[in-house]
Amino acid sequence: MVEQEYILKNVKSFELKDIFDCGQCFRWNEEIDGSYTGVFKSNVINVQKKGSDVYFKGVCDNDIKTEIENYFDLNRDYEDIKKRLSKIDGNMKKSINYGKGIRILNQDLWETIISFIISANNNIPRIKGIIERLSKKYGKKITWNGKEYFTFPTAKELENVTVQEYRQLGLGFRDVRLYETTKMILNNQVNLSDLYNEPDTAKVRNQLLKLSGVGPKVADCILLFSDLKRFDVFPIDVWVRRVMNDLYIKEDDETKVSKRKIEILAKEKFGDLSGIAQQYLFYWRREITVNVIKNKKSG
DNA sequence: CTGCAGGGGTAAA
DNA sequence: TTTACCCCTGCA
Repeated sequence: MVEQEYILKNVKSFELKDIFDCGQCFRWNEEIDGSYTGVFKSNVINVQKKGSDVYFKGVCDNDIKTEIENYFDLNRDYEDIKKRLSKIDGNMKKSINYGKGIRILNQDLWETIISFIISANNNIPRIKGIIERLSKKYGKKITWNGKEYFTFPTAKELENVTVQEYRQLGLGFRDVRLYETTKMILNNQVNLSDLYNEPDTAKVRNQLLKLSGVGPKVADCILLFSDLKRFDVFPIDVWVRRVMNDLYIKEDDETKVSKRKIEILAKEKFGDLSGIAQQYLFYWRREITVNVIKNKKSG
């Protein structure tokens, strides 16, 4: 594997923090210089932004340009998407202005399924830790710049892993779900490659729901964040429920707002762009809260 | 120091 | 519709 480089000049809608902290991925980490390094497929890539140019370098099996264009969704016009969403209302405008550099990555389907099963009733630092340990133990090692990185293990690589071994990695009650889902995918009870050919998102969603540990929220995250790339979904977690209630529903107790109500509202407001609208809203609402807490601590 | 709530939900009752 | 679930962290 040879180190490769790729430079993107004059990019719009591309901010590292927005892309990597908006909650869609778990394997990118910030370096001291503000760049980010991550692993996807068998690539280890460092991304740095200088002005309006983005520098990618790292090790790739294939041509780095092809890999980057696909993974970072470079062929989609986010300026146009933002323009369309901004017209909806002031809330969308505000959240887009906050997360204007978001892009929805095209992540490997299998990896996205497993990652979001792990995410259930869990927090981000712990999710990231589990995924790193899983990759280190069962993935393939790639050395770059004197550091070791590990690919996300394939289904085949997890074939003989026991529930107990998962438990030792800190998966908690998710151990059985990972075990069962891996089996189901290896047995073709759910055929992943068929999902790409099914245009009806609802049908793909039903297939995903058959997997152990995949409920409505996780299914929607998989549809949106994997290379299935369906934007007509609206994953509802605590933050999305909160922001939708704050902005539109205004119920006293947000926990009492039904999912159904939020789904209908999202569909009529955002339609085919629901998924990306959800990302801007989620990121905005979550970041302002996290920043408030940070500021309290630092005085 | 101990106790407890809560975190990007799901599955079982 | 309600409840328990593993594990970790933050806070009373």
